[in-house]
Amino acid sequence: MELPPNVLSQSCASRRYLALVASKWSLLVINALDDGPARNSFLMRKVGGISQKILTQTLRDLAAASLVSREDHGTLPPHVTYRLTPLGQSFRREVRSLIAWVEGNMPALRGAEPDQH
Amino acid sequence: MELPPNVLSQSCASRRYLALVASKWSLLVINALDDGPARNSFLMRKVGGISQKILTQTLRDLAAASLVSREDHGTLPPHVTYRLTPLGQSFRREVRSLIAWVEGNMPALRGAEPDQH
DNA sequence: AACAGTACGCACTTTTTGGTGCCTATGAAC
DNA sequence: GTTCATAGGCACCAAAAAGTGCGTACTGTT
Repeated sequence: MELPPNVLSQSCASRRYLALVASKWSLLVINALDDGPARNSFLMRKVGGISQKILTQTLRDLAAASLVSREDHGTLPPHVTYRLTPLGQSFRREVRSLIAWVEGNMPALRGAEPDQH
Repeated sequence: MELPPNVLSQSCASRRYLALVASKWSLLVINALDDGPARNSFLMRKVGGISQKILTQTLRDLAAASLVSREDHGTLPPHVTYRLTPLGQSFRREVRSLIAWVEGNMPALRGAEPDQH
């Protein structure tokens, strides 16, 4: 008896994955990993405004969801690279599409500034 | 001299729109508006776990970005309906695709539970 | 020998987000 | 005539997310 996943249901696990996967920073990090494996410091420079802490946390969460893989070369000074897994590459297509939509619809979205709460 | 929008740049306005549009609640509300115009109380029931306050706020933000339109019939007791604008319907396609991806990849995402911070 | 770069972990503070209860004004049902 | 439903607004509080600064252990550069 398998219920189909349904994000509108509070108890469905898909809800948590959606939140993880569609968070602001996750989207940006996945987008930044487009061009292949990257190191922490490179991603820091590429994703404007992200902090070290958030970057690490985001990468860790994405790795836990099998969207990125972490390779620690075990050297000192540390050398660690991150790359999209095949699952991550599949998701990247969604991300690209979403971001392209936003970037492409800027004129339509503009004009009504989002409220500051 | 128009720079193309680039979400990876901290100062680009597209960043703010991405955050608005890809927030957890926005995605769910847009998804819930799939079937046409809906009233507040209907959306409350449909989107499991959303509070009155967040629903109102989300709808207000989406309306400010021209993704949904708010129609107040001005009667008492109040009767207000929300519907996707054409822009919102265009975006809904992205949302559907994203949600379908998450729901369809649950097995792959499962297994590594996202960390609780 | 002093210093920057590397990829974090940890503790602390600030900011943002979300939850709760109470209020409105009216008509309709009981 | 009391109660309910309607679509919120508003104030207050709790919880979650994010920012900041410090430390680490070593290497290569100056």
